[in-house]
Amino acid sequence: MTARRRSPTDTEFAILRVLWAHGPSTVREVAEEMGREGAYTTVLKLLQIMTGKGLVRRDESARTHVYRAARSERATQRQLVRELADRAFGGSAARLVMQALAAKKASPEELAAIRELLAEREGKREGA
Amino acid sequence: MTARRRSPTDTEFAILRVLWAHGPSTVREVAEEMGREGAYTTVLKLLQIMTGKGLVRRDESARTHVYRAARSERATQRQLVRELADRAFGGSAARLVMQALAAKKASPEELAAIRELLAEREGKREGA
DNA sequence: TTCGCTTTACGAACTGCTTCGTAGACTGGA
DNA sequence: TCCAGTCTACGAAGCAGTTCGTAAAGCGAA
Repeated sequence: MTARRRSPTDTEFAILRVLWAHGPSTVREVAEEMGREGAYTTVLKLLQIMTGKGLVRRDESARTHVYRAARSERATQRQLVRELADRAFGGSAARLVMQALAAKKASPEELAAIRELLAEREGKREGA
Repeated sequence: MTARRRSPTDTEFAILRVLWAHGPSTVREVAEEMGREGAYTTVLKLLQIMTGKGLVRRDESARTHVYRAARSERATQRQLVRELADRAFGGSAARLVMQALAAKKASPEELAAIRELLAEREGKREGA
């Protein structure tokens, strides 16, 4: 019964972004941060479902529950990248990287950072 | 009325992969290639819906229709990369690239290819 | 023509996601 | 205590994606 890991949906992801940026939050805080104060119960329902899915954890010690993301932003990003690589690039992260470089412009600083990371990787691999 | 471009679903993507790999194909060919010969009408239905969405084009000149992908694999890959960058990396392809390099191993050849592309990019930017 | 096979077309059923209305519980203040 | 406000919980409704049963049309062989 390998409960297969589905990526968070768009809405779920929007909530996760709030939690990552603001840390543990109440339903009201999340709703306000999303600019959806009118949809309080919708956000609540989402958070309840996400709790069931293990996407967020809930602190119920106070009457007003406090939610936090179950996985770090970085870990989630990596999962998404891996999924995209598998789905659209035959599992090759390198091909994904090349398309990414072609698809969006990066600043010189960013390019330099990438190059540095790359050099580090190659160094490790072919380490004297 | 900016009909917003939703990414193809998983199943749609599986069909597109067949069409990209094999070129224009009939329903039967697609179904066989997917190893789902038993689900002929399902594949047919998917292709019909995808035709409606503009994901594939249909040649109806013969009784047995022939389908082909409406967009190239490359263009689709770029769209997906852009979406992921926007959704999970604040629009920064560079950050996506760095996570990709961290998330999956690349062969030395691939790393070299990336480095080459990178050098070319930087060269263009700071062209002597 | 008639039969059997293939193909397209259509619609019903099921699932998962999202939204929202409403009910019930708790809290603090008058 | 009683009331107003806040919170959680639950369920129904709507929609999109997926699967499949079945009907209808075309084609070729006997």
